[in-house]
Amino acid sequence: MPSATLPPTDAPPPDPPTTRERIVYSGAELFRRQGYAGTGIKHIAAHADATLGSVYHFFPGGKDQLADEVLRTGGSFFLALYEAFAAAALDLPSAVRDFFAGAAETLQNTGYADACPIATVAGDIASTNPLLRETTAQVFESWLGALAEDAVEAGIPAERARPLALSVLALLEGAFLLSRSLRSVEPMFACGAAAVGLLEDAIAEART
Amino acid sequence: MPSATLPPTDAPPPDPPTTRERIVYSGAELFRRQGYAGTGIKHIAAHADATLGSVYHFFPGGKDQLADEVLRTGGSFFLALYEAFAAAALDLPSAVRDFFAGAAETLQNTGYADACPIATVAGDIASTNPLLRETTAQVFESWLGALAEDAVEAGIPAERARPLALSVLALLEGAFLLSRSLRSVEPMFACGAAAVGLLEDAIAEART
DNA sequence: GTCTATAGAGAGATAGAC
DNA sequence: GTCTATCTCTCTATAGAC
Repeated sequence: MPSATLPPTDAPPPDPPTTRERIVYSGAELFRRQGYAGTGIKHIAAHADATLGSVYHFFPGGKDQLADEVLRTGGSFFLALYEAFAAAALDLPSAVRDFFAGAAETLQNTGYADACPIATVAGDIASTNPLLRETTAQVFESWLGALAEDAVEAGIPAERARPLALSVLALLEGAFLLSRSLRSVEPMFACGAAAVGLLEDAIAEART
Repeated sequence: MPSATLPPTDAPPPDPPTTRERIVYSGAELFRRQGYAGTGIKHIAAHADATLGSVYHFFPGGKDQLADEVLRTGGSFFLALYEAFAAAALDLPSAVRDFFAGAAETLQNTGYADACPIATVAGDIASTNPLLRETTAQVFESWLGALAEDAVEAGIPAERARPLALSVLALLEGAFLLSRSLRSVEPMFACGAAAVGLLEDAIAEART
């Protein structure tokens, strides 16, 4: 009898990740847990099953160049994750509620390690590394733009959409920090409910 | 004519800060800007005009012991700052609005360096240093307790006070992070307004 | 493209004179 | 209580063989 445990598909077998991809992935994992200063390039190389020479082969600009790519990659991934939640939900408040619930689940499943992919680094380098600070700012702005756009589509006036997006994102980032520190999902659920409330109030007010 | 620029008082002249105090103060300044891993003990000693030997004389437990005291001192200072705002304001929403406005002013005056005294370290070490993580949790809980207590005094039901305090604190921490990254006080003002709105809604609802 | 070896600087921490 | 010297380790980054 055949030993296949998966049904056959027409899709070709996926390529294993390249060395470069493994380095970026390991960098994302370690940077977001330990921050920029707290993560050594040697650790990233070892975690990615690569040598130090390979890291500098793909990232001749060194740690800064690697961190820059890690931040942009993580930013795009998180944005796509939000958009998937938004596409699956009935409306914006539901999407945000589901996103906070998903964040809480991930926190618990990873021992409160996997939080925002850029927040820890952003706090770490905000006052010391202008280049990476600018990168984190661009990532945050991309998220804020998506949130504000969906808010406008939900009927919220444009001038209200921006501060609303800032508040929802701040609630998420603050909840990540508090949940990691307290090792509890209570802040994530409380802040998720508050974010949903802010959105529902704004939508209700826009309808009057 | 007398050269005094200050009116005479009965208070004795204040003692200059001790070496120990200078070390703690410098540690607070550098840790909150650069995080735990990003700040060297030698840098702290130099910033405090002290020698490395003095640092280890007062803190034989090394960097962890120093960081622990810095976090607790900063936590107490921030709590006292909030309580001063609360005492001076007419009600809780006004106190929170003033506190966010003061945070925005401090950010601007320090080139977006002086934000929350423990958030940067808290994110840095949450997944790597259980002892210091517990310290940051205790500090956050002390703030949450003060906020929730004032919420109950404002007439908010006890079971609503805790998630409300979590949301207000998360808005503050998220706003610190976003303002530092974007180098703009816009997030701080938007989140301050949102926090005030949450409090006013909860108070209004409690009155019905 | 992968690997080893190493340079050069800086980290945390300790010892001991004064 | 202050200071200097130093130990050991790790960091980022580079050089060069394969």
